[in-house]
Amino acid sequence: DDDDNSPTIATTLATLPSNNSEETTTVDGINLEEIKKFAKAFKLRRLALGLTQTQVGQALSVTRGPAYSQSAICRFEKLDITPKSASKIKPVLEKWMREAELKYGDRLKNGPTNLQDLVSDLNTKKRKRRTSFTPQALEKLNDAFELNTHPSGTDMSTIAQELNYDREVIRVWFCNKRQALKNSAKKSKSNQINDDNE
Amino acid sequence: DDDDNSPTIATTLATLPSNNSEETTTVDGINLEEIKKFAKAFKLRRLALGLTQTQVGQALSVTRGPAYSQSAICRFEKLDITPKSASKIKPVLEKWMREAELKYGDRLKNGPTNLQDLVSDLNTKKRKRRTSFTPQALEKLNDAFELNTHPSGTDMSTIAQELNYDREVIRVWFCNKRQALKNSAKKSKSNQINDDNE
DNA sequence: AGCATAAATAATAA
DNA sequence: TTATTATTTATGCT
Repeated sequence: DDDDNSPTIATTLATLPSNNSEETTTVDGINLEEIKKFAKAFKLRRLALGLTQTQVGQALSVTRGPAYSQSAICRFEKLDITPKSASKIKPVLEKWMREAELKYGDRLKNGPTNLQDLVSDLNTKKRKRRTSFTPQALEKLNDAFELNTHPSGTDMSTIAQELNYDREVIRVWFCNKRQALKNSAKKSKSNQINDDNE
Repeated sequence: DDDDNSPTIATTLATLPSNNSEETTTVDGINLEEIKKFAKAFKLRRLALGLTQTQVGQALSVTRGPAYSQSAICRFEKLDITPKSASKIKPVLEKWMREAELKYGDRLKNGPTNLQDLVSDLNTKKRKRRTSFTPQALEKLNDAFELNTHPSGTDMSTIAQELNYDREVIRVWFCNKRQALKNSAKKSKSNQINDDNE
């Protein structure tokens, strides 16, 4: 029922004069300032509980109706979302926040460290141990990277099998490798500065 | 005087009975509970200000003494650090936190969104201090290490003076050298990657 | 004590 | 929403 081509809240608020102190900024009867304030409180509470956007998104389905994706939570926090969407999600998050406070409120004093058990129902995942690639494997990976920086899924499976590593590990290696390449490219640009002798 | 092979704070606290409610857990006169509490407060404040570990690490050099690496901040927050190291870093972070509160306290209400400008002055990159030993110095150091891996304070002062390096630098060199020795000793064991269950 | 980079998380593209 | 990139955190090594 809503095609909703309206601008995002962040955009709308950014175009306002900055001395728009307490005038309620409303769109379609939705108070943008209030949503902004809530979004900040929400994010702080999430962080205080030591939860990720993904975890909260999944947790929503437990306390209430729909689960939301990590992207949805991200966009809400950034207000990169239309007023209509925001006012639809907000009550869901509010409900979650109230329940989270009741449930874990006393634990907030102890902080997120030992909260893993509290969210174990949401996410039991432990951080994977850092992989050490053998020099031989690295050489092959680099060779493959030079041929193709974006191997297909099949390619990666082949490489993974060949080198006897997990496919996911190989995928991440290529991601990080592309990042590194991009960074070093950026860096060489800033090296043109120091051709003076020292 | 401290080669410091002590366990990390996190490890120490983890081995305690959980009903160790308010008994002060001290090691070498260092109150671990207090550090834990501070580490949490610090992290929350950092997040509330919307700063990364890297940014805070660099900011330290502005408000006070040494800059710390992102790794150092990370390890402090996780308490993946020995009590001695922690009690050395803590006052630096405390000072930063106090100043950050005074400086940006009123902005905390508005959240991290527009804080980039606030930290721009902090982001001026600080050079990394790194000692490089001359080959001659290294040779003498290695000779001394072979004679005695744990020279006394007086010995180290002598060596420092003789080689014209700071005493602290020499002390650290011996620490690192012992670590290297230890690591290379137990290295051969950890080279299999994929025989464990996953 | 910190670099290099793997892994995890947040942000953006599709 | 899912897929992917960009950014940040965590960790093996030294």
